[in-house]
Amino acid sequence: MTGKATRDQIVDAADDLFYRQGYEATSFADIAGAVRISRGNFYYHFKTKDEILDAVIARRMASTREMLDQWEQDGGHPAGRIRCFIRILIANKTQIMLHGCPVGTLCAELAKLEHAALGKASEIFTLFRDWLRRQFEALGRKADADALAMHVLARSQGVSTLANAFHDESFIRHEVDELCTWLDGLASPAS
Amino acid sequence: MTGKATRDQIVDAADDLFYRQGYEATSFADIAGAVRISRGNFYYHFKTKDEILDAVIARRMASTREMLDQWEQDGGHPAGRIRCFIRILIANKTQIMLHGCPVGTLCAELAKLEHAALGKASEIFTLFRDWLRRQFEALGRKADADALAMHVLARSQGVSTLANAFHDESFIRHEVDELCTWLDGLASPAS
DNA sequence: GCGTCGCTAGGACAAATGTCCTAATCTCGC
DNA sequence: GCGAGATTAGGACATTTGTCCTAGCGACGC
Repeated sequence: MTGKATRDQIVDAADDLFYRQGYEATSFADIAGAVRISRGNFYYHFKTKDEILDAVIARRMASTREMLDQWEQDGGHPAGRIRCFIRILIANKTQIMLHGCPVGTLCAELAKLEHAALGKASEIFTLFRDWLRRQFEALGRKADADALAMHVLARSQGVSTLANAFHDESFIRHEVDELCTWLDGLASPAS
Repeated sequence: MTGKATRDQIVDAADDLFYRQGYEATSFADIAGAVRISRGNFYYHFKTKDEILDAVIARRMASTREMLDQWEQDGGHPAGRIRCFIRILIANKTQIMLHGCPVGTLCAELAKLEHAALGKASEIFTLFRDWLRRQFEALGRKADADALAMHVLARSQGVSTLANAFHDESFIRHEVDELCTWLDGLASPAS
């Protein structure tokens, strides 16, 4: 296994551990243990813990971008794409009930730590925000597309937070249904 | 100053620091420093860090209960009471943009730490949930009162999370308006 | 006045943390 | 087969962590 692979493995493990345990609660030893690597070798690839965080955020950014691009290329109606986003809550419900939303919980933690990487982390939100905005624009909601995007983001975050606190799966399903109904009402307004 | 006052001061400081920095990121030394007390004296009042967490949660439970009771006693229409809850987002917007929702961020952190106190912490959510449910029942929504309560809770949580990540005040105001409009639609349904 | 006891100060302790160094090992062009 | 550079192992280091002990202070009943 070459160095590049090791580096990737480290970011892999850190990504997972940061999500499950939080950034600060995850130590070098935890990550090194997960990859079965000595702490010294670890230091060869990353000088500081912040560097790993940056790499993890970059990785999440890349995979998010990839996912959104995929949904975009799959064609279909913009409303259907937005539903793809909403249904992440269903697809990841088990993890969300255990550890919350990866983006939301990371931003919350970094905000409390007054960590410089908060800006980078919230750019993942921006990725979703801009993508959703484009879908709403395609739906003909040019004027309030961004507000609608933020609205969908906020409701997903709220569902994640409460599902995490209450470990309630039926709540997720119900709120997802509500959100889809709301979306349908937007596409064909009654007024 | 008697011992009771010192204990209260400790819980006071811990409450504030847990909110601003997070539970794990706050050390005994931080709290002791804030109260200007020696770590030894500290230990006289609380044997472990978990004990302080329990005290902080109990304190937040009590003050929440007090606030909700106050709103209940103030009379007025149930919809007005729900609006009181929603407007917490406006009243606390500065703190929320800096540190998120005290309840939501604590629950998220405790979930990641797999801390035993998560159950206790989420009971604060339950306090709000039950109170909101009663208001919706009084509005004549017996059947889905709990779902509506969870919906309001979730949207507030989502607003807190995103306001925290983006430091966006106008977003809070806009979502609060939306939520109030939604509430008005419930009270006098068009269908 | 004195002794009791609630309260406080200061420091000891092992364990864990992020960081850093050095020496050994591996890989691969030549 | 060899040597240079990339990679790895293992441990040292100071600091901080939660926890705990002991000695002293202060108020207050008698």
